[in-house]
Amino acid sequence: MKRVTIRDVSERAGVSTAAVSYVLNGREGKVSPDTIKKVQQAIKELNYIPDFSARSLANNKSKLIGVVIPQTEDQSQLLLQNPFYSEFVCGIEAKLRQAGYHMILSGVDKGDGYLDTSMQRNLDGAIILGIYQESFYEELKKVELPIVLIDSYIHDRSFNVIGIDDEEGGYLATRHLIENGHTGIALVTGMIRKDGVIEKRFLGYKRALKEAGLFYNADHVFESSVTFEYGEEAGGLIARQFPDITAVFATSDMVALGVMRGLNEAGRSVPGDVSVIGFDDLSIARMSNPPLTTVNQRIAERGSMAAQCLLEAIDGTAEASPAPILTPLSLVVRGTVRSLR
Amino acid sequence: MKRVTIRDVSERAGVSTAAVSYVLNGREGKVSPDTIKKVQQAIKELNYIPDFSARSLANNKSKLIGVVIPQTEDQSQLLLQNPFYSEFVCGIEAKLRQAGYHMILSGVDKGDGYLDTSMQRNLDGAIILGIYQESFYEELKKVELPIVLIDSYIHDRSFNVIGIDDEEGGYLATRHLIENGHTGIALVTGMIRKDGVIEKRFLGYKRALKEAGLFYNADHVFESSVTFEYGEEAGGLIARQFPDITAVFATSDMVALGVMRGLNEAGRSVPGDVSVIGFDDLSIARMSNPPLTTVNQRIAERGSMAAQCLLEAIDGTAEASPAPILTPLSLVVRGTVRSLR
DNA sequence: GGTTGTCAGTTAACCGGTTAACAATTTCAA
DNA sequence: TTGAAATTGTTAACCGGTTAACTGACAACC
Repeated sequence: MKRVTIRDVSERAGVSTAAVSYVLNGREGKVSPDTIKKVQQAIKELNYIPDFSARSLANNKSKLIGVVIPQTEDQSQLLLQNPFYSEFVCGIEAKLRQAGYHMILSGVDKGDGYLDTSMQRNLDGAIILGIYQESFYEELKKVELPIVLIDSYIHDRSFNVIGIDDEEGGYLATRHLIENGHTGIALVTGMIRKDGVIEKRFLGYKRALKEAGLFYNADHVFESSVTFEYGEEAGGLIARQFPDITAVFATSDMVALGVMRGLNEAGRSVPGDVSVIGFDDLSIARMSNPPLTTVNQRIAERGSMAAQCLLEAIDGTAEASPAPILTPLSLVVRGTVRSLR
Repeated sequence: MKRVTIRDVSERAGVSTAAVSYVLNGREGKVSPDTIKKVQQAIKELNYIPDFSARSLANNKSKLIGVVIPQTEDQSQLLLQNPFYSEFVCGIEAKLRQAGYHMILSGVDKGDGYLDTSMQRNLDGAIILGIYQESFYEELKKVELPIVLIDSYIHDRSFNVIGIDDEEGGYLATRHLIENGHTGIALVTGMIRKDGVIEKRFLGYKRALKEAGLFYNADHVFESSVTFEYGEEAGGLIARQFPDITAVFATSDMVALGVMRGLNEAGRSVPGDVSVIGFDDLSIARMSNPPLTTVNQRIAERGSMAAQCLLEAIDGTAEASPAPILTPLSLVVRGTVRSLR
């Protein structure tokens, strides 16, 4: 069946295509109430749906937002299995849809980078999540494309950033353990990058220790990748070789679950023998056994904020390069931290 | 900076835009090797990237695939937090990207349905996942759009379907419990719809019971929604009111985790007091404590197959309306089923 | 009365590709 | 030698919108 075009509508309404276009785009003062009515009538009768490709071609606005998340090592799949990313995507999509935008989800392929997609699809903007390759950002700077970063350490004000106070988060988690009487506190974490979010949590961890008069022991820091498997490994290590460790702060819930598994496998119970606190408050945190105590960072809400921020940047409502927006954190006490008092 | 167009390329290469277009689209025998070389050279030098909007407008192919997944009750967010969906999306995206397509992820809004998106964006096809509204499918039939359904019970051959043998899956899970000496076996499940996947698993459950000479007890079937919360409720109920139940088959891993929590809260241990088997083998299944025994259905792989199937339908390689493709299932034995022997 | 301004609407070029129809040249068979 | 067919390339219309520039009609002002 033939597509209904703006010309069909204009004929039916007895006006020009320009008039229809003006009605469609709500152009003030270009068209009389009478005409508006006729056009709307015709649109309804013909069940007219505008073609975004044509629109995009004509005015260079695609109503399409790129959302970039990390991929698996082998570049074959998006890391969407990881609830951290999927929950962000949920929040982002909700806000975009509400504003009449669609989302194109993708990763960054090595080599061609992201510019291809961005150019091919005429993206109106992009939200970047969890990508830490300098070169990628250098590339992005060359394009004039509104961009919002989430949790990125590129704080040179070239892009909008929606972040959290990671230092405070690390502090909060560690202090909670200390308040419960723990003194041998391990940190299990992903790679500590200069100025990265994890480094900040690490700093918060050290601040809490110091504040409590505890000695910082570098041996108690287990640094690797942010995966369940690595957490498991670290948990096993702790169980076997560090009897003085009674509590673990994992900088991500996935890792925390891994730590719990590792401890369990080595015959230690959580929180009976060792307490564990996570970070993120993913939806799986409340499903673990026992349910995981963690630091909530309202992921979906932040995703939604990022989208909002991007939309404002797109229609110029927003400041050019504001300070990073930091959303509040809160401790969620569940069942993996035992009081030693 | 001005966009590089096909005209820029044609000038640089000293040929017509048609020639460039033919090179771009690999048109056989329309262009000499010499010209191909010149054009490719020009493309490289100018760093030309074609505009998909223009392309879509001209030949009515958008290289865009719609992926539809369920939303939360209040229609505000996609159900992407649920790993079941996000793992499917991963598999789908991987295959699509590989074939040069992009994905537009969305839900079905009540009212306007999906046609708006489909028409606006000139989608080349769609993959539908976990949507059970009759009206939605009726609407889809009206559009001539290649479509692949995943796990849908609309088996009237209007659409391609990628499914699993749910009856067999239900049988597999239940038999595993029986083989381990269980006789009081509960079924905790989402809503049992006529001809739906869950009904089939239910049928498999009954078949296994019958085969083993066990009595089917309708009181042992707990039917509600597919959520952690409901599983928790059912788990509590089982612990308090059904002492003769020693094993639970939950038709989804999320529910299984909920059941475990409910049992734990009521003071029962898994698998010490009650055994639990799930379904899906989500990535979180191996992270639970103890790790969840379940039925694997290779979700990401199936997503990838669905995408493959759709791509074939799009370029006419595939059969018109083949029988549903069923992918194999397998039992994954972990730590939540105890042998009573 | 003539000039200017405002309002409502139209015309037609343009966005960046694709492709049917045609043209020029070469190849080859009769 | 002539005509047909194949090869390679170009021209220009078209996809479905947007929008700058223009037109007419009418009102307001000096």
